[in-house]
Amino acid sequence: MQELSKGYNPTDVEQKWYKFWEENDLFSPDETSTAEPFTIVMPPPNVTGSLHMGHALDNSIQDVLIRYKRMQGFKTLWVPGTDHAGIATQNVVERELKKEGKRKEDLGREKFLEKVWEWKKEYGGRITTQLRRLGASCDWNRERFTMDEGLSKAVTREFVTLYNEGLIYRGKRIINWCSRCLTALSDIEVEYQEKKGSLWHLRYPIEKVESRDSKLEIGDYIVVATTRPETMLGDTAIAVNPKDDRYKHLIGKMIVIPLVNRKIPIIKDDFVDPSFGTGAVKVTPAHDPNDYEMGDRHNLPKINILTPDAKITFAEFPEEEKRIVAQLEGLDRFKAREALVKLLEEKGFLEKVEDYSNSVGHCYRCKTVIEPYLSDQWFVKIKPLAEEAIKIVEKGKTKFLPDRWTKVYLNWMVNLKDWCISRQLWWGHRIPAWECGGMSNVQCPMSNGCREIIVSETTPESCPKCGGTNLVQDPDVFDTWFSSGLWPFSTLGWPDETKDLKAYYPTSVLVTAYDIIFFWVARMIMAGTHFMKKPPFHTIFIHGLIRDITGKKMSKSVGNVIDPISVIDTVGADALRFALISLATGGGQDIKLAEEKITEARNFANKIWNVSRFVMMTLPDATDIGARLIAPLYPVDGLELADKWILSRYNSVVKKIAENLDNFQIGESAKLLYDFIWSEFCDWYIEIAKIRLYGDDPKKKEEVQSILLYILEGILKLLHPFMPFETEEIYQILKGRETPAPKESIMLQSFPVCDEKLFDEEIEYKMRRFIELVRAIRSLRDTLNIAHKEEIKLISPSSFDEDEKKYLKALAKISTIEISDKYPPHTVVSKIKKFEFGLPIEGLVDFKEVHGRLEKDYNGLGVQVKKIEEKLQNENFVKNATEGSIQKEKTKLEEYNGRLKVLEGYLRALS
RNA sequence: GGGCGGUUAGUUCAGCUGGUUAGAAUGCCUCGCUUACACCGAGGAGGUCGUAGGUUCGACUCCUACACCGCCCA
Repeated sequence: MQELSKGYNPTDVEQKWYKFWEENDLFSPDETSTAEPFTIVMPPPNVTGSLHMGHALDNSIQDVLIRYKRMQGFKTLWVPGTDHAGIATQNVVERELKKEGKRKEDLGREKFLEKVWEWKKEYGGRITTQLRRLGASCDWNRERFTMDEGLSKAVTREFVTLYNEGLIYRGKRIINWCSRCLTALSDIEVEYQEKKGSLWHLRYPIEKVESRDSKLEIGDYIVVATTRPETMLGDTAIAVNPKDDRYKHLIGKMIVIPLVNRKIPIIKDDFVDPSFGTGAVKVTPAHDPNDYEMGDRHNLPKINILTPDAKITFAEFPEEEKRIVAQLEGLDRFKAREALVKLLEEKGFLEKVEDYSNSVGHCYRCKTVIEPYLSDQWFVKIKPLAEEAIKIVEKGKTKFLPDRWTKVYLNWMVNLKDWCISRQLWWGHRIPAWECGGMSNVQCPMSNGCREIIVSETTPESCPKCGGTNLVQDPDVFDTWFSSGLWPFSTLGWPDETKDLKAYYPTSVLVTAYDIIFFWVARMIMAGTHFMKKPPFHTIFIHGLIRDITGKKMSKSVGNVIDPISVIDTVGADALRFALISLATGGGQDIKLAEEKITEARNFANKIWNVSRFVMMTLPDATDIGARLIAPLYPVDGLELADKWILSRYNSVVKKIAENLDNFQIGESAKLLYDFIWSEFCDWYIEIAKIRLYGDDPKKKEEVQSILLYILEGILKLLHPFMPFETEEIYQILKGRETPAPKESIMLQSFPVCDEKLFDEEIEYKMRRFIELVRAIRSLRDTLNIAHKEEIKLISPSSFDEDEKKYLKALAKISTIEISDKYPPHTVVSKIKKFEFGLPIEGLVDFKEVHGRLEKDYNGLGVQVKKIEEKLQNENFVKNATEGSIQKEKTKLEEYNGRLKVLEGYLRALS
């Protein structure tokens, strides 16, 4: 067997093993297996992206689950892939073009798309390479991209099916418009931010009419409040609440829009909130979703005042109005606002300006202020789909973990509005819809057609209605999320009835952060339930977001990003994975990533390396060592105390880890492993093992070697899902292989199963007590300032068994053990559990210094004793508390009193 | 405005269905380069568990308010 280097060197190891795994095809499921499948589809990162800590966490969790299940013998599939990310990718390539001084329009659609594909080819692989660095054991043979031919076919099928089912419609609606990206966005792609702004109170003159109504006394104008004064150019009514006494008498009267001189009616509508502003609101149906609906209710005209890039346009104005406000035309919306306010003020139409903060929508990609904008778009009628998706979750067919996300999901689903799925982009899935005679949203409509809309999976040749051949395809593409909603089954081959689809759908678990529950998770549930009749996964494991140490989101502009790849470069992927996973606690809280956590994990990796190194160094140099040594493990009877203890502990850890992993408590399982390996195996068992390893009884030596090997192998397997690279490296060396046999890998070994025969509570208790004893002696030595090297005598009336005596000498530096209940003067006597022991300190200790310290402890303990005594004297306690807890208190009291006595003894011995 | 989460050692976090002298890691202090590991070992100090009430014999744990921080929805 080759010896290990002194420290663990991840960089030497990682790339080598990943290559080995991938080349031997170890990530693909065994197609001949009849085992139960376990499937995960990876949340596809954007092709434009590079790996950030969020990905690292998300994929580490998935990899732990996948590797665990694979080792348990499930037919395991983890499907990787990337998302074409419409806006994001298009933006990136446009930026590249800009460097050459070009716009995408200069190239034209075809050429531009070629450019994007080129770009994708060159950089799109970056993130998948990075996932390999992380150790992700996903099946790259099944890697998918949302713009692949198959997945594109799936989107087309989705659209056409929904259209034929009447669940998709096209219409002119108010949508969220980004004037920078020049596209519509769905409601959730708008981010609202509280912004300090102003509330302008404008005077709208009432048209002078002959009237005997005496109530016209509020003046000849009505005041309305608005946060967007420029929209007054598109006003087509003033609305008041019908119950508002202040305005009742004005309903039906006409108003004249200042500066524009357009006559508009005063209408009544329940929607108006009398407590907002003056209780009278301006209605701009073309520029506000609520006003739009009001406009429909009252048959108001909808006048658009903005160009797509948010400049004032008078295209829909009558000539005479244009002339009056001509100076505003072509101004940017915010410039126009300023100019208009100034004009209004000059002409006396501005009543007042108040400070006002309201939440303003911004584009989630470029942060530009969103404009509610009237345009032709495609929508999904969401209600029927949402209802199915609600039911599935309510019935528990798919479960959120932690459970609190169920409520968040349901609440959102119930309030869903129709989903705008068309985007005015070039990069994406082209909408399979044509219009006879030219699409109304295409710049150059040729009008010789019947305007029939044709939705079809294949390009139609002629209009089925009029036979016309002048069919123009909709230039728009789909919302990226419209395609990623299909991910759990489009990646498996849908709409074709593939073998994979049959074998692996529904998938098992989805692992993702909470920030895309609405964007993606909800949509997958809707799509899966609708098209596959089954929810896409039975469990949705939601984890938190990675933040910097102060709790801020990591972002390039703030400069607080920790790059996972550079962490991998310095400490290795295993350490990064372990750090992240240890932090992924059950509650799914956000994770504040501290550098120290990574260091801790790196140290742990080194510790594992070194125990392994130690164990291997002590083993005889033979390749069949495993078989030879592990065989004589049973029966356990002849083994020493520590052996039985570590076997019992190990097996209970095996059991707990499996339980925790099954319940997605992966942080907890990592912690269990950490504690077992470091505290129990290394700190205690190894130290005790050394007695025999360095002793001269060959039989005893072999005995302990076999156990060391058994535990080490077990640890490596338990650890493998968390730290795949290092465990593989050690495993291969342990097997004595310089060049690994193909297909032989720790990742294909079976995950340890606990052997309950080896549980031994009595032994565990005994060992626990022994450890406490050693600690007590060490601590006492330290309290008394006795040097570590100094061997001292131990006097005790307790009878220790042979194992304990042996261990005591080695671990507590005891020279001789005298069994006696008579202590010479100046012996410090202590008691722990049932053990009493004394250390003769004559000539070893500064009496005065120690006496002072101990006196303080003595007084503190006295207070505790009093508390318990009071509790036990309390009649109610004795009456109501359980037998167990009363007993507990009593033993505690007994123990404390014992320790008080012990301390008294110390003090005496020290004087 | 509605909802959710958080508030526990200097710091980052565990602590399930009420009964531990409230745990870990890191940092800090003392000691030790002992032949697996100084990315180590031994020992130690450090917390009235956000505030105020309540339920209970007993609350970090349950209930009610409140405060602060963060997030989501409107």
